[in-house]
Amino acid sequence: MAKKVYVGLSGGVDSSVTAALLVEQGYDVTGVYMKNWSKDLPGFDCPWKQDYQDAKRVAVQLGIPFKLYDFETEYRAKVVDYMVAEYQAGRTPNPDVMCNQEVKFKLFLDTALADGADFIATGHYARVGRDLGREVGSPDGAIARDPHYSSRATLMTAANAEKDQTYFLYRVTEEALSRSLMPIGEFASKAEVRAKAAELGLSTAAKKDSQGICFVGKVGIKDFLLHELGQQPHGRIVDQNRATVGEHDGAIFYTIGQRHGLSVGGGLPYYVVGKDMAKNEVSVTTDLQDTRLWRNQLTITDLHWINQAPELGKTYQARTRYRAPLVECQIYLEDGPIDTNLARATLDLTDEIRAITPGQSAVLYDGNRVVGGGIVV
RNA sequence: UAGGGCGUGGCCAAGUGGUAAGGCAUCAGUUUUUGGUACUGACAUUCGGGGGUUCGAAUCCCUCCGCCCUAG
Repeated sequence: MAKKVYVGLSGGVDSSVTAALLVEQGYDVTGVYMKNWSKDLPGFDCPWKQDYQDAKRVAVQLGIPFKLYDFETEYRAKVVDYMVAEYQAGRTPNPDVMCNQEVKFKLFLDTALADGADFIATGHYARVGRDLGREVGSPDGAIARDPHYSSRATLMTAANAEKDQTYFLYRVTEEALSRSLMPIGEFASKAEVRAKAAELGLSTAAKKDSQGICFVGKVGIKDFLLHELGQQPHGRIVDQNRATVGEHDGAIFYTIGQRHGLSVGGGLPYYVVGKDMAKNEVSVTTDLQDTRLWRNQLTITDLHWINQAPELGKTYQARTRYRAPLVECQIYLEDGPIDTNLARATLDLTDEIRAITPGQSAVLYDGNRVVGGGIVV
């Protein structure tokens, strides 16, 4: 009997092709639309109904069952509230990391398993490796014997390095990975994904790529925060010589490395290098070599390792922002055992990298394998 | 008030007789499942106001206005 897979159908091409591929491979596939957000905001109509229709249409085309999981309450609590609280604290959170950790690979996974699924699948550009244990995920079920978390799964980068999304997935657990399929990770390019969709006649073949979070992008994070938190106290913008060069409309709206949005002109561009939430001050610089903009060491907390903690002193590659280049690094303990979530760790980088930002994640790679990472302090 | 300097788009800033460089900001796109970065495009019929000289001025002259520095 074929293994049951619940595919998260977002209404986009990637998840559509994911479902199609699994059908081709002989799985017993069910499509699920996760309703995480449906609220309209000023000047923006949430596209969830359209996405839902697109997802359903694909399910019909593929001849698979289709379900709706309503996670709005949990998404609000785990992702949106977290995001807003982080911004209020002066940090720059990454909601998509939290969405994957809490919603897609926890809530969705658990709900699907409870529904009778053997696996879940998503349209992520990433790969799940099964090389550390018994193989799971073959359609006939012959290899995966233990129905629950039997295998040692690893998170591997996508074949298409340009589109790789493992940066958003490093907080997923090994158990969740062992129950996950990400066939899109094998594609060498987005064009091939679209070509496959077109070949199968999927209605989403030419649909434009969407944002990770529906209200960010169309509305913009600043407007969203204004909507959530209201107007913020204005404060000074101070340059590298401590001279006041302008006024900001709320320090929480700015992030390290940011250039636009300051409305301060004259000479060279200004980049944000720091925020003092107590003074409500935003520090900027026109000096691209400013030492506050470049660092070769950082501290991370809220550590999460997918399979096992990294080896101290070993050279890994690190990424501190999505799509940022990888930098070689070594990891050291700051205090406590490295494999606990309470510990902090220090990363020594071989090269200085720009705009290391509290709240963002530092993800460690060992070649193509994602080791894990933490939140920048 | 004398002596000197200055006033070019939101901000810097070229241009001193030949018909308004450039940068920043801003706006619009592109790239991007966060934020940001980067890239592309748009952006002064006009040079503090008024008058004059000239075929022609932001550039020369006169005058008014506003700044800055030095003079007790």
